[in-house]
Amino acid sequence: MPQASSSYHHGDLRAACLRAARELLEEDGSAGLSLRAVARRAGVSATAPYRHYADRDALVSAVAAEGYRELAEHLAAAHPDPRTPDELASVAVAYVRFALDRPAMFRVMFAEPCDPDSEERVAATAAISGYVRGIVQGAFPGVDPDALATAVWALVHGLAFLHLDGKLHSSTPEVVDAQVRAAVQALFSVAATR
Amino acid sequence: MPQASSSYHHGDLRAACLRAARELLEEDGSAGLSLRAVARRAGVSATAPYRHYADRDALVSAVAAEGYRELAEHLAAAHPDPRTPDELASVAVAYVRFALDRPAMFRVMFAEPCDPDSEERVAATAAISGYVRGIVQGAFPGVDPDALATAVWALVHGLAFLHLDGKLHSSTPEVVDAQVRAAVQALFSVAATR
DNA sequence: TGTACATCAGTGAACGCGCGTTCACTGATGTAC
DNA sequence: TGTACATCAGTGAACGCGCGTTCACTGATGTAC
Repeated sequence: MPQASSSYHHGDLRAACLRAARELLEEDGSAGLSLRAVARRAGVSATAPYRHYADRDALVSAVAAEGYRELAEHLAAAHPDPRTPDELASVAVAYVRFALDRPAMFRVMFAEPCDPDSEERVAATAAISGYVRGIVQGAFPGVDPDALATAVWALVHGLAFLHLDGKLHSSTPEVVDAQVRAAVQALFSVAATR
Repeated sequence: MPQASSSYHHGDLRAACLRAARELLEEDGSAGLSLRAVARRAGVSATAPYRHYADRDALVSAVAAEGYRELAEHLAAAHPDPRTPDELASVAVAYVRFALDRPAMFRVMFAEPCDPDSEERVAATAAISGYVRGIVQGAFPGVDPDALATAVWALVHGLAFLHLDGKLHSSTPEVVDAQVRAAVQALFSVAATR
């Protein structure tokens, strides 16, 4: 069993790189992700990560995939099985919160140029959008789920990025939450009356 | 009257830098903006732009401001005085089109770290959001214009970025347009019934 | 009208930076006999 | 149980790159007399 011996052999550098990357992203909300910085933070030479990642893109994709999984968890945690517009709005709030709490991570997930072929990444994105569609579908069986799901996703995504980029005066988290809630409920209530 | 003499004195390097920057952004949709590249494209030494811009940020801000003005024009051109949900949806479609037609420019406008103190930039952003609010207000006098305007902006902004970042299968422009139209009309029709 | 000179808008060499990536290497690990 | 050796995961020097920015400079322009 590989035990992180004090020197040379690391134990699990692959995981350590991911952890280091996340720490860096958390510490500097506007940081870009550099392989060298990750290696430095992991306490390892600049080239060591190449044992575990083919190149920078591979690392970035792995980080982003982790972010997607975490986002999915957060959404599920906000409400396990949302049915009412109010419950759905809670999930939306969780989405925006997630973004505002981890700006750099969120940017890696979405703004980083994405080779459309990283299977891990594609799967993670599909999981999110499928999840949203599932929710919408469960709550509003009569409505075209794709259209509604896209609209909801876009709405919260737009709010997240407008706040992230300082285009909305974001004052307090509570105000932001209320804003998200109101917008989503407007969208949903029209669907409900169809 | 300064006439661009063939050498040395340029004539209007300030404007030429802006033009060069825009050309570069148009040519490479995923390009970042570098002062050196701009100078190169303008046919001038790497340091010449410093005569006209304090630093890189100043250039970027100027480019972004130009982008905002252009966006405003596009929105106004989509419909001079939108009243019905359908007319409003046309403006929304114009927003998303603008983004998809100039991905790099749109990214400079929104994703580039924005010193919140560039007066030019702040003014340009305020103009956009004020414009949207004005539209919404004119069409739906009874509804809280700030809330609705924010929701509409977020919706189209989210659609724009999700498409830009390849998170939605964007197929044809027509499909995208229809998507935007449907989403916005849903949002608006709920406001209209209030 | 012609010359002296201040000003202005460029040049180009140079700086230090951090980056991604390669390469030949070396130290630690674990397996075969 | 002990030794020989292959394999594996690190190291560190080096590459070439483009960047933002500084500096002392020089050529062109335009104004004062």
